[in-house]
Amino acid sequence: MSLISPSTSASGSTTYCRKQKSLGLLCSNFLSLYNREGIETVGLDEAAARLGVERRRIYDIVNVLESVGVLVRKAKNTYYWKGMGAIPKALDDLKAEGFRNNDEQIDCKSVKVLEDDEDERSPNPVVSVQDIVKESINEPSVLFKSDNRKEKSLGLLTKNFIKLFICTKSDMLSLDDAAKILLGEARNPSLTRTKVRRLYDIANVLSSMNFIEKTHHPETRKPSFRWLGFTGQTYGQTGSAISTVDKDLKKRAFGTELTNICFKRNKLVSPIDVAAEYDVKPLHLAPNQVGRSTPASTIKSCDGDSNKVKNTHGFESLASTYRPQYQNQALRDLFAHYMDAWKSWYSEVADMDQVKVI
DNA sequence: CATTCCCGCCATCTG
DNA sequence: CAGATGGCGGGAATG
Repeated sequence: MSLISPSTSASGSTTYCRKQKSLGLLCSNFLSLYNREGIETVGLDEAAARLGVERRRIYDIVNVLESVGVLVRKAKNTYYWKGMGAIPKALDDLKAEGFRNNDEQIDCKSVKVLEDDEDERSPNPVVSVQDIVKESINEPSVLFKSDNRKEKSLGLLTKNFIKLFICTKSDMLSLDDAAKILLGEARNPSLTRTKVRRLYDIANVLSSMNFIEKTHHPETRKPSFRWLGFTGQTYGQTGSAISTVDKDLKKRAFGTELTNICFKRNKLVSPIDVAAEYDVKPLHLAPNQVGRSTPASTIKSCDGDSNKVKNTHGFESLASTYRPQYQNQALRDLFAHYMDAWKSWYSEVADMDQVKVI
């Protein structure tokens, strides 16, 4: 069934292709591997072996998947598989959490959770993004506390990134803006760069799950990501077949990709071939597996096409093209709002900062 | 040249 | 202390 494009390049030998090792593809493979009935737990080592990647990579996707509720840490090396069905609630929680952070004064009187996406005009306009996101910044006591490592985790970043979309009217953001917003005051070009790198990682996996989609801002040609929301089912399995229609059967389907073959960036076949150590059980979707440095003649070539690892079943990826942009004005306003909020906030803390690195 | 983002070193955090 | 985690940013692909 489906290989991706039948390798077009005749080269046939160890052709390094970055796309084959993207986090997005890995995420798709991961999902198609575990998103099925009967799965209740996921072992990191096993996952790494079966997907043919280093452990480090598994941590990356597992962290973002956990932020969305798909996985829950069980113990060292193990996670509970909650499945796609857990996503809706996770998103709701994030949403509530985001809103809760800004109207603490109102207390638990009326937890106004703007109805779905139709929050066009809420009596209480968006406050400041910093409030919604509330990423703990360096406190004066930071000098004593071991650098709050947790605060910089991919998982938290993922949550905040998502909040930016669901707790706001904006549905389109460039990673650069997102980074600036999430960084709050620490407006350091260096930090921003690193943040952006992380956001790329996150965006890639969220894209593969169709939570977001890459496009270009209508006016500015800046590449941005648009929130698509979790419309869906189609994720199959998980028993509960939702009734809602399926305007999105055309999306959300993974799989069929084979595992990420492992070769170093520089053609050289690494001596340490992770997968080989384990008894790699070829799952149905993995036509081939790496074997101790075997120059996989089976490597699937890069998508002959333009881009996007975009999942799977080729024909369905057509949904990812451009489409008429609306609300240009609204977006502009929103950005203005962001910039203002962040600016004022910046000056607000500008006095005691200067703690961080440079 | 600019953007995207993989790779894996090595600091931290468990157990 | 060994093994598990996972920041972080250099620099290689790609656009």
